[in-house]
Amino acid sequence: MQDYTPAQQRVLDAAAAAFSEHGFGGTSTRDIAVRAGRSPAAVYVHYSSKEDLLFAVSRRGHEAALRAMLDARDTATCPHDRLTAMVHASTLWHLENALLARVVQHEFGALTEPHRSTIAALRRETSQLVVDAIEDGNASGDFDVADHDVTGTARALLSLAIDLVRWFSPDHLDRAEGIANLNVRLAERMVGSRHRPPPRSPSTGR
Amino acid sequence: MQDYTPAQQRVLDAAAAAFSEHGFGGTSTRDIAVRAGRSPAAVYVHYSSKEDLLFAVSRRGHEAALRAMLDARDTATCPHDRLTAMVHASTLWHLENALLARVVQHEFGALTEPHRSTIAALRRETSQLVVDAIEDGNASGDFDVADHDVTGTARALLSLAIDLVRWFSPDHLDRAEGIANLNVRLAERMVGSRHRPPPRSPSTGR
DNA sequence: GTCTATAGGGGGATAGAC
DNA sequence: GTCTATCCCCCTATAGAC
Repeated sequence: MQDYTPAQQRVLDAAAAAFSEHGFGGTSTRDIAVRAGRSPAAVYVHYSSKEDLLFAVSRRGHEAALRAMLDARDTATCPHDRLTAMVHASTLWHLENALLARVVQHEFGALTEPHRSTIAALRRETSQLVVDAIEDGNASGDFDVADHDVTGTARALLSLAIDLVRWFSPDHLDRAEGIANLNVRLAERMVGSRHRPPPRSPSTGR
Repeated sequence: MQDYTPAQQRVLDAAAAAFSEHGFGGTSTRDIAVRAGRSPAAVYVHYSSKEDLLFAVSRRGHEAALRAMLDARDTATCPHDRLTAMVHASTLWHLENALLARVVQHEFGALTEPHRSTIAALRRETSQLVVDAIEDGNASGDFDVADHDVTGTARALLSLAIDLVRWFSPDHLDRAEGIANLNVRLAERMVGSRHRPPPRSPSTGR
């Protein structure tokens, strides 16, 4: 994590919006400059190249998503709650930051070394959080993972949140909480959770 | 579905590879021409613009993916087998055609009207197949969908296959069958399938 | 149906004044 | 730290010969 000046932040936000809308290759530095209310040259005072700007956007996004999952993990006290809190937080983060998240998840291939390796490390760290959470529950007997495939199940859980950025837009924000809750229910089933939620009355169910 | 001449097909394949690697905006028509072994001008004999070429790639991919799911659906005789066959087929298609699938799933936003609407219709058709399969099983009592949210569950099932294109490459093809099988197991859990697979001996489990 | 050549525009990035 | 102006390159697409 690192701080940005207001000017840097403004360019960063403009770049995130432009990359999200047109892709890295389809975005011109002029477009970014206009969105940021600056001249094209002003962009290069803060970032040395378009790719450097993508790296800043991508790193900031990955760090924020990771932070959200770490916070969720640390508020829970049992494997079930830990995993579901992480799924809920990750889903909500991708929905509430859909534009940034789209850049994070779809523009990795446009990064060049050494930036690519830095981002790859953040991704591994995030994945490992989910793997660890599943393994904890599996070891304690709270979970019963399909085919004993912990890494594959972790991949699938992450996909539930990540793939939302392919279509979700801020227009749909009122549906975010419902989607996050569904992902939590699905995650419980996917890991074979034996944790029983307090059942709602069947007669008033829905 | 429609046929292409060998020359059209060659340009189409070149474009799919280039779009997959660099994105639509990051791909030049010269790059496509070189990959196809043609001059830049030859591309425009077969396609009127770069966007028209993306449309052809996208339509061909969507139609192939839809066909794979339709074939899977029609080979099954009960709701459980129908859904799992579709999940297996969809997952395998996205893995075995990962480069094309990446264009299909990540470059939708670069399409312009009326192409965008044509592709959107193919996507709705594909989604509806999954929704119908889940509803069938829910109605027959074979499934017990979480929160009674059929469309949300369908979205999640599709994400399990689709999100693979974000990282999967042809280098990993030996893992495709294992991933498809895991997605099937996860799908069974996600829809609350009561169908019991023949249990393997617990003592020799895995 | 393919080529060479090129028109016409927009791209990333920099120079130098303020 | 921001601007205007601009370099130089590559872009999409077309013209016209074969």
